[in-house]
Amino acid sequence: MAGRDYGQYSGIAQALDLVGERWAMLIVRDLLVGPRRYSELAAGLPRIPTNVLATRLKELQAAGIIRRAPRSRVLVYELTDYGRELEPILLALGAWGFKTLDDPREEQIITPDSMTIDLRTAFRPHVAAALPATAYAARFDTAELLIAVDGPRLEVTRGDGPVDLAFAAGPDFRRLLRGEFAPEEAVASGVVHVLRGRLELLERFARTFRLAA
Amino acid sequence: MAGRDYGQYSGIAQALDLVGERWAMLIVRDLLVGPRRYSELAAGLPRIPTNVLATRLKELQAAGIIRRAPRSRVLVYELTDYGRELEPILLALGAWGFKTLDDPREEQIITPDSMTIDLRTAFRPHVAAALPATAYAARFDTAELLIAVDGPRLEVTRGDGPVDLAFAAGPDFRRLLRGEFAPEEAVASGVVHVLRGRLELLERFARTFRLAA
DNA sequence: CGGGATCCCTTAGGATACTG
DNA sequence: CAGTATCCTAAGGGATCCCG
Repeated sequence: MAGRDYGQYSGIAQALDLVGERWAMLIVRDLLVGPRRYSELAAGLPRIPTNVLATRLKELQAAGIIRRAPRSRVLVYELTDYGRELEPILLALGAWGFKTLDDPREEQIITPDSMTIDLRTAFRPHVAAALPATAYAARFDTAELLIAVDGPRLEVTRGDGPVDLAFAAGPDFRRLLRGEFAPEEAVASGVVHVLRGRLELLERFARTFRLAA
Repeated sequence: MAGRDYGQYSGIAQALDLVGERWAMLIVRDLLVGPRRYSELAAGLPRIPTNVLATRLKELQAAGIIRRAPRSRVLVYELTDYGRELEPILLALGAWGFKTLDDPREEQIITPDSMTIDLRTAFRPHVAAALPATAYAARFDTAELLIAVDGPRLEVTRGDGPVDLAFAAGPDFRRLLRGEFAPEEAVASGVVHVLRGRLELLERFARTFRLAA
């Protein structure tokens, strides 16, 4: 099933033989957020053909990176320990890629899972540790997330709950994460709409989450 | 030229749009060792079709990851600063892949550049810093390398020079890097042949370079 | 309805030959 | 030496269908 390989006895070539095929790392990315059903993965990766998704899931299982969750009533895929070891690597890769993210093009989407990982990438635990615990409700494009920061711990969920600050970010939220403009400026320019809560908390958010340019 | 992309506004998807196509990361891997000419890249990646190599080189240039070296008499490709930022990521990916490297199959080759990167991955600078400077000449498969360790610094070249220990490693050298067997055992089992120098230095090598299993 | 399998078409990738 | 050009195969993309 795997078929073609690079034919090199090297750590990187081996890694690429395992997760280098098209879509594979994005499947791992979404599974880093949590176990997912087949249809959830398909929904989070709208452009993946169903046969490719099925093929990748088989390959990733054969490679010991994911498994069908045992003793779960519904069929969900989850990362194995070996697969979860990719987390720091994928976060670093995301930080690297984020640097050259241009303005979103028309067809580019933001999914809850992809945004969750981007927030994990941007999270600065040492900064957050010195700040009061804060809960945010944020909407990026169509992705609505509940972001709970408690000391150096971050939890991003799709659930609902009481928050200190609720805001909706336009496509330029990226510049906020890069620290390119101050919260007041972000609101004034219409990049961010504060729905509930005090504006000062937006500055706390911008200090907690930061990605270099 | 790039054509298809993932259509997601996410750091990881962007990274994969830039270096996720087949062979791209292996080109970057070899360029991490040093600037390379077209024919050198082709030689280090024997299975890459020449048209694919040409295409990737153009895409990587367009993405700002590599460039044709300016003010160089011969035409060589080299990494840009942005491209070099991939080094820690690729080393981590290589360490991850190395864990599941099985015995080498017949068709799997080891190139000088790939082995150089694997050695960088395995290098433990803090361990080496406490050991005397040592130069090794090592042959892995057909790749002959000069490995100079001086305190926390590592230099791997294809050149020649005076060494403290010269050895040739069979396909099972991987187990040596994993610390799976002691140097004496490695020699006794025929996995490693010491050509020149004292056997004890092989233990120093095994302590300096280590990859988990 | 979730979890795929099947079909068809397009295009990237593999192999080889050839050229400025 | 540094690539194009060509041809062929197989993987990916897209829609639909099927089965438990």
